[in-house]
Amino acid sequence: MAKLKISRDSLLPPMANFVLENGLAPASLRPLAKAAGTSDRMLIYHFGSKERLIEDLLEYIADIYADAIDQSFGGERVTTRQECLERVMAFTAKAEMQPFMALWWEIVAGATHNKPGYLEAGRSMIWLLLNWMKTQLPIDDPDPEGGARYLLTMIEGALMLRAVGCDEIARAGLGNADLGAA
Amino acid sequence: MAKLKISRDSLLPPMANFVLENGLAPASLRPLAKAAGTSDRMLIYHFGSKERLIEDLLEYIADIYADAIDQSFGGERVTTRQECLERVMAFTAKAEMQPFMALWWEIVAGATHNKPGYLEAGRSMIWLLLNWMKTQLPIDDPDPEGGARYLLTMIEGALMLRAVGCDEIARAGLGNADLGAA
DNA sequence: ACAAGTATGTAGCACTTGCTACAATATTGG
DNA sequence: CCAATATTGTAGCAAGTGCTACATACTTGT
Repeated sequence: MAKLKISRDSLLPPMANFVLENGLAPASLRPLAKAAGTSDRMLIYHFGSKERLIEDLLEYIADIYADAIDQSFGGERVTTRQECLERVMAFTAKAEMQPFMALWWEIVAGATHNKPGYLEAGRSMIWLLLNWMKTQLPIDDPDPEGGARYLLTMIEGALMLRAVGCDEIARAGLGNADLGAA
Repeated sequence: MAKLKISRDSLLPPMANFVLENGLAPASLRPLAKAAGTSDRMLIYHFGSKERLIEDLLEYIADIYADAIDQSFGGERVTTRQECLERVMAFTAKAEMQPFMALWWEIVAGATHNKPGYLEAGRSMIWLLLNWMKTQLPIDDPDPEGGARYLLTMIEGALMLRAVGCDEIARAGLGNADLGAA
């Protein structure tokens, strides 16, 4: 029964869990410490400041996000961009992805207010999704790079509209898209 | 020199100003009161609670947003959807619109966390923009309703990508769009 | 004029925030 | 073993949070 050594690495997982469940707004030191089974005192000791803690935490969460994407690989290749769009929309709508979606808008808001670490975390998540999407496009797609960027733009727009209760607009919007090289 | 009667209507403008300049995060009672030249005590007196104050404030800001859109009417009609998209992108990139853009992501984040008033404010702003965009489409557009929704979806996606420092993806995405009926 | 509301100032409460001082223990290298 | 270092607990601070109690005014309708 070796006592687990407490370190950044052992503290990050439960804190990431807390943030994915409750968002960043209530993620102050004492609730985070409670979730990790320590005290605010120790969080400062291990991370130096809340600011650096959050930076590390966002980075760690981006890694979790990467794993979640990796695990949803596989399944046979798709034959049209339309089909690909539907698959990605379905992926982002999965129940296990909802905590990330909820967190996502806080990250975007934080990035526009120049909170340290937010922009980096947001950007890395976008690039992950973009690269993953390229692997989802039809094999014979004439322009996977451009196609993926186009689809990603549409998808993010649709997700935002969904977030403010305008799903209908997004649905009509997606339906009206001529998806370039089909 | 009649003393101006202090009321909700006279308090909202300076508070809206404060929120557009500083965002919603630092908009606690005392800073808001200071911006409006009163005390937190009076804000509670006039609005009942901070929750209701923010609801009213978001509604009021949505009205300001509507005015800003109205004022940018005019200019001759455009002849292609592509041109329309560029015009709307230019509109949302205007300096005077940036406070709204910064505030926007806080509203979206708040909406996903069910903060009262946020979803309503966000939705009304989206519909305003959508309706305005319909007036910007080419007169001979075969499907202004669907076209506007499609363009709006693209635009919101591009704005989000821009917010997390992925402008390049958005530009490529917009460039790859086949804009339906041109 | 007088009672009844309306409006406002001053103080404060109970709580949370990030963070620190101080002391105690655990671990480890010589 | 013993000294240095790493880790942790307890307590607290100064500031900020939404909100309230209480005492004033200032304006009304009668």
